[in-house]
Amino acid sequence: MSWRDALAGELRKDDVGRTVTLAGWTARRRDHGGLIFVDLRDHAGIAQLVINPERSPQAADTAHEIRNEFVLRATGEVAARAPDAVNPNLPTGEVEVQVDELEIVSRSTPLPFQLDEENVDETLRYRYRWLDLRREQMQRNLRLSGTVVSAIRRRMEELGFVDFWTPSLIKGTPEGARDFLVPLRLQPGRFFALAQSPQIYKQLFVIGGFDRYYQIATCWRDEDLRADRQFEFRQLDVEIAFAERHDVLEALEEAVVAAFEALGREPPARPFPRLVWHDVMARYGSDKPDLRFGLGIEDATEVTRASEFGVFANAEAVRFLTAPHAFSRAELDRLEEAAKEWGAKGLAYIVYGEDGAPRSPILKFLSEAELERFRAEPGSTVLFAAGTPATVARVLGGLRSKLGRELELADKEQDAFLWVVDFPVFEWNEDEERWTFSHHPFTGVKEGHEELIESDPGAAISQAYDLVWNGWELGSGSIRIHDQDVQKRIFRALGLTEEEAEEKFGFLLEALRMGAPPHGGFAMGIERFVALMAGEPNIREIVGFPKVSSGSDPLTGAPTPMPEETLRELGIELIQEPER
RNA sequence: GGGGGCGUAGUUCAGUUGGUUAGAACGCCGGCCUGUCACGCCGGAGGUCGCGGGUUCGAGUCCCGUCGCUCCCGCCA
Repeated sequence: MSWRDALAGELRKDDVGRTVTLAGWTARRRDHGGLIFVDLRDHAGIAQLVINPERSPQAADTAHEIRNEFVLRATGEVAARAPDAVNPNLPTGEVEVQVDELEIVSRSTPLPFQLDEENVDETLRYRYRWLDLRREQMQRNLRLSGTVVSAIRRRMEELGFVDFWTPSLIKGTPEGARDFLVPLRLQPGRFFALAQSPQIYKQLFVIGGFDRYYQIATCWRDEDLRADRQFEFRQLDVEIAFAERHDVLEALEEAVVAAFEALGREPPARPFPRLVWHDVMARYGSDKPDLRFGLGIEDATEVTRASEFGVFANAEAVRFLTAPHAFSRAELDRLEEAAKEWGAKGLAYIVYGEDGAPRSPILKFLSEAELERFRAEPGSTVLFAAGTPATVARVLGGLRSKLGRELELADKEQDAFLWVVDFPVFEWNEDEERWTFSHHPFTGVKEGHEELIESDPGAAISQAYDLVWNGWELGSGSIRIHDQDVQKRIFRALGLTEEEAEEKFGFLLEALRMGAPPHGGFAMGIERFVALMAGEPNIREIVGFPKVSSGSDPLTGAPTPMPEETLRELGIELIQEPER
């Protein structure tokens, strides 16, 4: 005996005359007193059961008890519907099942929320995730996720990559993201960290002679949650020996294209555009621009240097972008408020109304040359930022993506992938007044830039690259350092003493001393990629059991306090009682 | 850590200027119904207005605090 021999959602006209046994959930019951209709749902879709007391008194008796989400098993004949009874909204709408035998396999209490209800509170959905997962959206998203991951694996293996496993319990480091700590009972007072990334292990695999490593690796980071961030997530992790940059980029492009193909979608054209970080920052004010729309930033510093408008004349940089919309005063106030959050002192603008005439509080200060430079179409607004190049980039970059979103400038049909290459090696950390790495400390330095590590750290260009899709950073990678001398110099530039470097990364430095091949790799966030593939702005919609923004799991109630005895065994004493 | 938004029936929401017994739809319970598919019709139950305090003759509504959720900034090598 099997529970079923056909899927409700797959019944079509061809099946008419077949006797089938279906099993699934009750999506709806329509009880007409005599005739009873049941919409039976399985993962393939919905089919209508017709329970006619004249055909089967047993089924009719049973059917009166049915409620939403009861699990049913029904045997009957697939019948064509009368032409006026066809439901064109259902793939199975031309047929129905005339039920002979009906069994209630499993009952359900009334539901905490309706499966077809929209905007149900997220926490409630997660609390009853097993119900939520039955919804069409979740079925589609999680199946899509499985398809994408499987397509990526297949393509990586076709390309000669071998699937490796690396430890989750690793040595903690204070660098980078906050670690999740795991106490060790065998050594009270000592802790592992959950891996933030398999970074060092994959490099060691490659140094160990495996030239093409990949893994769909789970990573943990104890940082605040966001719509696009969970504590734990997966990344397509890749490392290649004797790799040039293009070897890595091509492998990742292959993986992306494979995912599109697996979903039957037109893949993005290869190779993806490769843009230099410095240019991207200048042109779009962001290292992850959405290139589905233009709205480029232009530099005006040449022409404003002699401006009579003091703010322009005194600024290190003056840049502007031209939005295809004549903003109202209220809208401009709102934009200014946003600009101030990104560090602007104010927001200068010129509005070109339908008559094409410029309107602006700063008009009286502007010279002919300036006005000529800022000329724009009727029905547009020129927005300015003045200040240090970094602030100007941040303000206009922020405005650019805000305007892109609000004016819906992006072509939704388009997929804009790009590589951002030639990132700087270091970033200046204002708060700590020191250089920090912009990617990670194992990132290779661009050929010829090694001397700059000491002489002009801010100017040193790295061999790091990011993959960006429609304004989302999908992942990043680099050609690594394989020369232990360069690696030591990087550590030194980051402010680590030789002893500290040895203590933290001694094993890596040692490995680099024993025949490390040139190598490079990449890590791409699977959940972000899948979310974009599914058209979901929130990765919780493509994860089975997500945590909410406070860090809790509404389903299980985790995290929970632990008994004192357990903590004692681990050598842990609480200095603060957990709440409640 | 900071800023914004939300919190009213099981669910999604409405609730006017502070004013009688807090409403609707869906769901739930009971009844009727043989071609519905968001079935229909009749009847019913269901509320700590997140929680605590305050102002007031009177608070879902105003004030203070607090909790939860959410979006963003910080953070996320």
